[in-house]
Amino acid sequence: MTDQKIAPTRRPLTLRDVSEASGVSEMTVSRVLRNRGDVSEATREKVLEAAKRLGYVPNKIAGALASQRVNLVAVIIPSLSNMVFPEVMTGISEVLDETPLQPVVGVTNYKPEREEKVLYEMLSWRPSGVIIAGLEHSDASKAMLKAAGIPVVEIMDTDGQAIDAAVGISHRRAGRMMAQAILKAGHRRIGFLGTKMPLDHRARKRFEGFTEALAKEGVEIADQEFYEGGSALAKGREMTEAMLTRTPDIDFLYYSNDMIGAGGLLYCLDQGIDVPGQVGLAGFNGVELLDGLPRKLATMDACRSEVGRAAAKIIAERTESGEGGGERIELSPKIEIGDTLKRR
Amino acid sequence: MTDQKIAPTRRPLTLRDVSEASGVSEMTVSRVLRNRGDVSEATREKVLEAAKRLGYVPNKIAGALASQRVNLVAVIIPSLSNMVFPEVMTGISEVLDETPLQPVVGVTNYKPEREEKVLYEMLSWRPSGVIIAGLEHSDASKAMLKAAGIPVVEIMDTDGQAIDAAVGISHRRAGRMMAQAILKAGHRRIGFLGTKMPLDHRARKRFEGFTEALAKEGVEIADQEFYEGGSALAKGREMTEAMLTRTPDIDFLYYSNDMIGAGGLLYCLDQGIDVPGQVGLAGFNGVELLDGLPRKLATMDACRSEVGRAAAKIIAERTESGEGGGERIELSPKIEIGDTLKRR
DNA sequence: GTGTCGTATGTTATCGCTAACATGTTTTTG
DNA sequence: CAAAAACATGTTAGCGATAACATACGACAC
Repeated sequence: MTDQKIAPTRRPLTLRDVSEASGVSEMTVSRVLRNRGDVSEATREKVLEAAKRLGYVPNKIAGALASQRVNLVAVIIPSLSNMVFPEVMTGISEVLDETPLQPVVGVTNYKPEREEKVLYEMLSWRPSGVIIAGLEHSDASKAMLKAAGIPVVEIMDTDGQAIDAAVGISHRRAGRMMAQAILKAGHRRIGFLGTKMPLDHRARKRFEGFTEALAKEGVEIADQEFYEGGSALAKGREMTEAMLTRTPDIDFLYYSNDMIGAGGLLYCLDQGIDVPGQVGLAGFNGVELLDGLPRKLATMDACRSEVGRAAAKIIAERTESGEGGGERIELSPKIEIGDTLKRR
Repeated sequence: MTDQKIAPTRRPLTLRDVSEASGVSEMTVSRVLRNRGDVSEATREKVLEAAKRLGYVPNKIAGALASQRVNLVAVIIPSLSNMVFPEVMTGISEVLDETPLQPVVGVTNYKPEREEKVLYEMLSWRPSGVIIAGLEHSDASKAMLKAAGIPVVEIMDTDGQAIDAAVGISHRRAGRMMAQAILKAGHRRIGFLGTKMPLDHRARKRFEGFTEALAKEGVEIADQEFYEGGSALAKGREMTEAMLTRTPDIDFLYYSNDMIGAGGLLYCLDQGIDVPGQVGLAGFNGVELLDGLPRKLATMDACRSEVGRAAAKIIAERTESGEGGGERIELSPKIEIGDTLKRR
């Protein structure tokens, strides 16, 4: 009975509550809370005190509607679980933390129809920009992105036509580079191991670049193996075993990602196979994990955090200045020889 | 000149545009787009056609403000990069996909002040519920959560006082269980290896439970080692080497997570150490990665995707019915003996 | 002392949508 | 065939904030 004024209704607080509690207009409260315009030090303190005491949290929904500004950046990626996108996210956050913008993540699981749905949901919140993985999207998705009238950055891939801006590496080129390095090291009987996902366009492009560069030297893939689901490390072991059994004269294994490559490496070491003397190995991505392996797997860095940073920077600058468009940044994947690819 | 009607201004579309294009009121368009109330089949089609043709995407900001409903669930987690939270996320998505609710992720990097900021940001969008990792929060964060008047589920930990609902395991108990299993296997010279993060309360509680259960049998930690930053796998190797050099009579290594445990395991195998004969090993988490290791590391499953599912279910049910509160679900971590802990 | 300026505050009109109610139109029913 | 019920649509009034434009007030110049 004594504290009936302290915890009245469970109605959410509004600017009006703070304004009444501090004896100024709603507008002045709004100004204080946003650090905008001229407010005297005295009222500023009065208002902040009241807001804190009441535990007021502004309603961004109303704010966004009134100001026609939403400080969110939609980030649409296929997966969180493969180590690559978390790192991109880190790069994005790093840059956006310096701005009023905030990333909001949507995950598509490599499914175009999910991408479409996630995109629709996110655009319906009218974000300030979109960062989306890949260049392949459904027509509907592309139409939405074009119609949104906000900066769009497609990341991780530059082999194709971008809607607006693009930041990434050429996976075809990455595949070619790796093929050249492998050929140069003297290998000719080369096997490929990858995922079964036909919708992972970047893996596909790497494979295409790879086979193309081999073909140029008259070499063909000696064997190939694909997996889906399960622990990538374990799958790498299994596939490697299967391939080495089926095609014993193989002298190089190219994996479409580092995780299965690591599994393959562990298998070979277990079996006492001389790496890279008898069989050479290479993966793709440059994940941190590889540092702890008994032998360092050859790989190629996809510049993930750099991609994230560059994409975020484009959105941030464009949001601030309103100028720009169509930026295109192609980063160079760096090959890391490691211990599983012969030098020269 | 000919297509001036097709691409007029770059002004974002509103309900009014669709309403004019289809010759009905805005309200009717709204009803069609939300599948609400009675609309004749004829007008429904007319409206959908117009909306599609124009490429209209509803403005959820306005919708949310008007309806006082926001179908977002704030998910606040410390990190994306350690394999554990992506799996929780998967569980959450699985359940929310069946509902109109949508998860929105915020990352705190284990920093209370960041948690506070992220929470404030998210609450300012007035979500339907909050799923937040851990039971330890700043006073301000707790106050915000209480004042929000929405379902709050604290996940991953049940050792402490929850604000509202809680789903997780007892890390103290997990630590105790592992200690008991290790003692039972006959080990007495036990080393602990973990992260330096004082703010990872769950790791801390596991350690406390662990030492407590050892103490009960008169055993003390023989040596300990902590790391921060870098590749967990590599750090696991380094720390293991350091500890085995410094305290050669150690016969068991307990790692605070599977990744450093895996590093330790690889190191021991490299060195030709008999595992678990000479030295036993155990980690924590039950990450998928372990399946591919040469020997399966003993670990304890934290029921991550189950936690995500249960938490999401609580939010979903409470949002729908408006009833409930204070749910508490303590899951039982299961010990996985693997190949690095002697049986019996 | 009056006019002008600058600072601090208040007022009014949206923002794009939806709840709630009002209105028209058709169908049903006794 | 009138009245009630069922359906289909429209109208009005906010939701909680902010932009843009007042207005009040003291300081200062001349």
